[in-house]
Amino acid sequence: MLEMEVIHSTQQDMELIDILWKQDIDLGARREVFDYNHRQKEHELRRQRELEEEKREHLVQEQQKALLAQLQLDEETGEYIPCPPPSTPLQSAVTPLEATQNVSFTEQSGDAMSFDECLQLLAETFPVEETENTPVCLDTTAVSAPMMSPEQPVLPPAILSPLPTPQRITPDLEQAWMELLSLPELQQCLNMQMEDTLETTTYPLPNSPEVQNPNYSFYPMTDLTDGKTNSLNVCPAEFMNTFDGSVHSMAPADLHQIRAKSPQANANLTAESFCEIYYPDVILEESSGQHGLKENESNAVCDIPNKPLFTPLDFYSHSPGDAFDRGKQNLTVEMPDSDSGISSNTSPNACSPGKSLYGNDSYGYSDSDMEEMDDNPGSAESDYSEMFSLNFQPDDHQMAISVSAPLGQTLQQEKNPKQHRTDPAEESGQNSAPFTKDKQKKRSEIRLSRDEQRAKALKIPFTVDMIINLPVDDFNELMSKHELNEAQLALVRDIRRRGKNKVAAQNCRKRKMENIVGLESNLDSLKDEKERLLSEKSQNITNLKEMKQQLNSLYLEVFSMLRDEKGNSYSPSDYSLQQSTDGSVFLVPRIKKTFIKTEDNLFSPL
DNA sequence: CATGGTTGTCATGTG
DNA sequence: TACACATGACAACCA
Repeated sequence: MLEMEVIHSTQQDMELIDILWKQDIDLGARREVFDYNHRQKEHELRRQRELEEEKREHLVQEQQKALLAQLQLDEETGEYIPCPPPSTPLQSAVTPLEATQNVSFTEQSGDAMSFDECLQLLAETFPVEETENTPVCLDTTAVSAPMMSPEQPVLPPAILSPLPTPQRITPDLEQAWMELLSLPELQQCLNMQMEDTLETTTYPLPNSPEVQNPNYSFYPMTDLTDGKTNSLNVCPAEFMNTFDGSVHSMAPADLHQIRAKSPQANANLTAESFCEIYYPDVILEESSGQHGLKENESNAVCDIPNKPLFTPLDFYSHSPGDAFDRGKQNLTVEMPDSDSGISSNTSPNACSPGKSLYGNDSYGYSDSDMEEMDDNPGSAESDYSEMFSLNFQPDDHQMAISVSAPLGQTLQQEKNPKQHRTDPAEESGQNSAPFTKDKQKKRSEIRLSRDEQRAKALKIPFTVDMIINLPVDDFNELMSKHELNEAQLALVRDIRRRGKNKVAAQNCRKRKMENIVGLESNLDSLKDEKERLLSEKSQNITNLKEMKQQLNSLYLEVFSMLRDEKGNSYSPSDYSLQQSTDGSVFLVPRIKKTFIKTEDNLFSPL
């Protein structure tokens, strides 16, 4: 159903929606919003056409009354407030409240009029004044047209154009405008027309003219030529009218009363409330940042049509610069960082930042104490950096923070060490792919900085490198030159021991790795040797087998060449060839062989 | 959250 | 015996 209505919407309306949407898309508004409003508007338009003539007559009557009305000076505020027409006060005070945005969105009573229809009505009712003064409804050609008297014919709707030309409005016309705008039909119409865009933008609506400022720009969103004049004419409440039905439908007098009675309420109803809806996260920041603008209500919204104050881009771009937000960011960023930890309570000198507790002779905790501190949630980096930030950099500002704000103290004290600790190398190590050497270097640097911080804490007059890398004689000489207390000596010894042991462990692991690599290399070589020997063995077996075959062939060949006295060949199964020790070869019968052997055994003296 | 790699540190052994 | 070094073991950290 609604989709069909959208389809049947006129091309003009679609173009208007497109324009408005394009204007508001920068503010994060999505097209669906407008589509919905557009549907509502179309629905409203159809129903309004039915009652168009009635409303036109009614509007003419109201405007005639408005013309007769005189402006009244408010003695309290010194502002010109319109005298409420006899028949309109209740209407302007109650009916607009009823014609809230919700009503216009959901119910869309058929009393509302279309935007163009209202403009046409205005042109018909006040041909001359509108021609001269209405900056929005008439284009430049209409404005530059010759002055027309109220009796002149109705301005053709074709002349109506959204192009603005801000001009001043006479008090009479202003009163007439207010009366006209107080009409619920026109308000509904205008709201309906403008809500599509003003919901997400801060374009003002003209239904609450600023009495003290007779300049009106009823459709400043189209006022691209004179933003300042336009901006000065719009109060924040008018912006609220664009999305808050309870306010936007108020009569100007009512708005004025509200503004005079409760500026705070007015402020709450203005851009701040507007932003609370669309930018709830940044409303506080923005309200603080833009608060100065609200001193002048007109200025508070003056720039909105041309330069929206609450674009998301502005929010995010301004957020880093805002002190409050920056602090908030620090809160959110630093708090979860357990690495830096909050160790102000455990820090021995957190309460005595003026003088170091690690004096040359006063403080005597050993290295084990240091290690216990390392085990604390607050790492040694943070602890010692905290000491240094207080001992060696007694910044007044920091002191003030530490005294006034406990949380700020810890944060400040944590932030500095962390910033100090995160050197570029470490950051790069975290960002880039961590190679082993990089990580090693990183951790080594961390450890080194920890010992350095300890040394600084005890005010040891040597560098850690000296303590660790000096030869024994030089180190002893150096220690003898400086009179150090027990804590310092213990720390120096521990630093040296740890440094040496660290290097030794690194060398040990390096050797271990080298041994592993060497063993792996040996294993590979042994495997190769094994393969080679196996191959040689197989080759030897092959050769042996071949030689045996050759020998057997030769044996048979020799045997086949032997003949007895009768010329018969000897059978290999009956005879065999044997070689004596002197090299001579004998043919020996196999059976005789054993026999001969037995004979040899029997008769041979050997 | 579990897991494996890396590193620092300690305790102990060795020369 | 003191010292330096080596090494196994443990814990912390990190990906």
